[in-house]
Amino acid sequence: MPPTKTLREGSAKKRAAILAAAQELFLANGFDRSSIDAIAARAKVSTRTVYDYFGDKRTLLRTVVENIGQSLIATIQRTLDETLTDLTEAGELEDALVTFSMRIATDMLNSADYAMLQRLGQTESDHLPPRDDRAMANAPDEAVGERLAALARAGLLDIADPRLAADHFIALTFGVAISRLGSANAAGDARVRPLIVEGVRAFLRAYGKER
Amino acid sequence: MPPTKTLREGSAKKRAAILAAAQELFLANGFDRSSIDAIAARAKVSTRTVYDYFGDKRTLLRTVVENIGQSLIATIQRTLDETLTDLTEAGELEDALVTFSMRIATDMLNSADYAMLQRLGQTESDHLPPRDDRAMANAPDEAVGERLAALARAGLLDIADPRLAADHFIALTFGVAISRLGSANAAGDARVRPLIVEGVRAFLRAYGKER
DNA sequence: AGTTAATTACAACGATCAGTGTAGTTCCGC
DNA sequence: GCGGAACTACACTGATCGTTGTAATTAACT
Repeated sequence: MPPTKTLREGSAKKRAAILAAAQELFLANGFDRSSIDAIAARAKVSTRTVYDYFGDKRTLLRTVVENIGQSLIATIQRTLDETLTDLTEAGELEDALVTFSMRIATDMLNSADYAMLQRLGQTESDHLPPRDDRAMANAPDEAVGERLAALARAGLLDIADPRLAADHFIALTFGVAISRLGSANAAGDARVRPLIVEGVRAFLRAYGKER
Repeated sequence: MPPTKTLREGSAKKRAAILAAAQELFLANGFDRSSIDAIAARAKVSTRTVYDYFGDKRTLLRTVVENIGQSLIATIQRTLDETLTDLTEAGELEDALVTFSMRIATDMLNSADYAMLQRLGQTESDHLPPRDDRAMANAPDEAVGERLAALARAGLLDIADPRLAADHFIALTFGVAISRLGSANAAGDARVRPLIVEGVRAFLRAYGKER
């Protein structure tokens, strides 16, 4: 590693620690109830360093949201590639979709956190992003939509509007799981899988080729 | 009206004004960012009166949440009765379900508010209710589930688990509308209806009798 | 009108917290 | 081991806010 980086390395570690601490506290207690002092303490960093790194609290929140958003979209893309490519037989479809959904629901400690943080970003702090907020929020849906469209082109699904189908898929799987179980699905809740399975089945009844 | 009521009348009016003001501010700005002073001002009442009526801020929030929850369940029950009874022909089903969903989505200024307030109740204020929180949160789903079960018994739907079917219906209609449009659907957003229609159609493909 | 209860206006307390300034301390490359 | 940058400890300001107490004011009822 280049010598210029050893410094940044330490820096990057602290950055990550602060972001992780902030994310945990924001999710657990909300934005207003999470003081910079508490975040700094949890990250084992002085309060002043948090300000030196991020400037102010809203910027910190914005960074956390962007961070987890990027992480989510990357996980989704990777998992799509690993579980929903090269499918040819319709019989494999249900298992593949279930595997995909379960991986997303658990790999991300819980993807409900993302929805939560989006809400935090919108409500708690008036309208934080000069950034492309909506754009990033829609990225996961569109990635799923593209893959569903590919499956439709392969003759495995019957889809007119891929983006809508993606929203329906997400609603039937993650949406139902989150609204029923809250963000409390600590990656190992046995109640998640049956919900996902039934959501996938309902989706296939609505969008499957065999009718 | 009895004379004993004129006093209570004024009292009840103030109560309602405070609750309305609190609801609006909580939804717009979140719990912590809504000061009692601001709520009192909006309700055109002195700060002291708010405390005399509700004791403290968390109790006020709890009351608001219970309030809007009761209102939602009542609206759902009434609307179910008005739009989804005495159906015999499968052809009427799509229109009836769309009508039901649109009524809910608009009658309640927006039912997304309810989800929002539920979240406020959970996150903002640690865990406020000694009340039956989950019970009330599930009531709407179960009411819809019972009606869907009735439609299944009438031979119009093919449903194994009514509660699950209700969750799927809600996810495909309100869930998608809320996640796409946020709480910004001010009762007249033209983008709501197409989403609802497509959600109902997907639901009927998954749970309809004709396959 | 007069008594009583409800309501207001107002001040004040104590706590929390974002954000800043600074002086000292640690760490790192040289 | 020196010099400078990163970091910490700490104190402080200014603001917001929940909550309470109280005296004055208004409204309700007889």
